[in-house]
Amino acid sequence: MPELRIGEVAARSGIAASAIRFYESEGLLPNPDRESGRRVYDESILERLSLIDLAKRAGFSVAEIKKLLAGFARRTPPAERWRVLTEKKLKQLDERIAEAEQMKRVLRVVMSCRCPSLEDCSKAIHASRAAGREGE
Amino acid sequence: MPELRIGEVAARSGIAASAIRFYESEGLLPNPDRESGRRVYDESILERLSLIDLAKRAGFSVAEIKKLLAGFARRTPPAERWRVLTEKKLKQLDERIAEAEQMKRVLRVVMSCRCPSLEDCSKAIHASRAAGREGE
DNA sequence: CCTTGACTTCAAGTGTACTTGAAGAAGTAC
DNA sequence: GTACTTCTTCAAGTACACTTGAAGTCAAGG
Repeated sequence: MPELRIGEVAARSGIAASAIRFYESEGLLPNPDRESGRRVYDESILERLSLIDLAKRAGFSVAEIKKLLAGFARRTPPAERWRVLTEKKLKQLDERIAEAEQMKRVLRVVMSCRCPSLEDCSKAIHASRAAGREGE
Repeated sequence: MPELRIGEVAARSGIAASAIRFYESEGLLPNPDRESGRRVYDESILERLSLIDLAKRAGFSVAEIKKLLAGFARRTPPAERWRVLTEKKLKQLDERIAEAEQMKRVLRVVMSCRCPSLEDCSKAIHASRAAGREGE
């Protein structure tokens, strides 16, 4: 199994070396072996980094990801360890989607609007917000 | 027209006085009149603040909102002045929604997964990512 | 031997959007 | 006349996720 130094890991994963050191310092990554002081990784680091990246993009903070990975490390099924966190996050994602869609409505009104003044456009926007809340 | 002091504007708008001063310092709000040093606003400030709030929730940064409001101030129709910015933002919103939905898929896999190890779960996640890209 | 390049550590800096704290002034209440 | 509240300014602090800089180490190449 080929051993990688941090520069190569950074290049392959697209994650900056400084970020990799940071993740390590935060406990997201295990302490790697060293060769004359330098970090040496095997390729499994790439999967771990892509998992971290995925979790990040799922909206998890570094602190949360640490908890998630701690679950992995203990080899317990995620379902148990992650349930609360992932359910909360699923809700947040739904909220985020709903909010983004509301923003899209706002932007579409703004773009189609030929308002000569602030007041008119404000009114149009308020109307669109009301429309967005119709089904509540 | 009733004149409001910053505390009342804050109470009515739901935006902290410190945030209002901050927006002013950033050029999002005009310099208000003063009465013995204190800011005095008329009610139109409330509309302006709600517009700022709206733009914020549409994902615009303070710097961007400043540009948008500069357009308003010149009373040119938003459609022209905002086109580039809003179109870009619409794209970003679509990306954000797509990403959030991808993350939901990931989370659902993770939750239903009984992986004994990191590797298995990683595979399941990768499979779900591929599934998310089917139609591309 | 000396330079080069990739690495090391640790502290401090970055950007965003505010908030908080200190020290003081103005008008109101008793 | 002094206590209280609400305001004023300005500098510094907060949170997050890194990045950057300084100063030094290590192995390889010329």
